[in-house]
Amino acid sequence: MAMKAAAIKLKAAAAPSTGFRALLFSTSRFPFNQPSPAQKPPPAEPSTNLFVSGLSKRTTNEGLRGAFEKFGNVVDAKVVCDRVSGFSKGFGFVRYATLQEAEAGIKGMDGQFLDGWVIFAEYARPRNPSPPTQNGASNGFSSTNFR
DNA sequence: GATGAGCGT
Repeated sequence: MAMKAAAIKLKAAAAPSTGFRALLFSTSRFPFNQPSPAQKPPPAEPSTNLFVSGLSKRTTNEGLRGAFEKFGNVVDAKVVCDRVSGFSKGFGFVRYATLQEAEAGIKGMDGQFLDGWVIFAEYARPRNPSPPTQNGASNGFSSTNFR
């Protein structure tokens, strides 16, 4: 009947008078500080191996090495590329001869430009050793032990 | 591949 319509009208008429609503929101604090202890810690322990991200997809191993060689003796420099497409994944690794050089490399190259991109250099995490045929056999057997 | 966070065939 007409009562329904009246109720709706009443509800619509109960518009918030300016002031109260803003007060409620102003007192509410956003969860800016997460109580979770699993915050990602600053990445890296010192190592001669460096992880370089933010690379341009045109940057190659030589470009990477050339940029980091100015701060130390680069033993190895590699841009990680997709195995099938061959395109760069946009990050790579640089290995220095000493930790001092690695430190100098980070301080010298982190936040710098390379091929038009800002790159980030940090210590690389230890990697899973899974290169096959490291000692001839990775399954415990070897041809010298097998008859 | 269109400027995109990440830890390596």
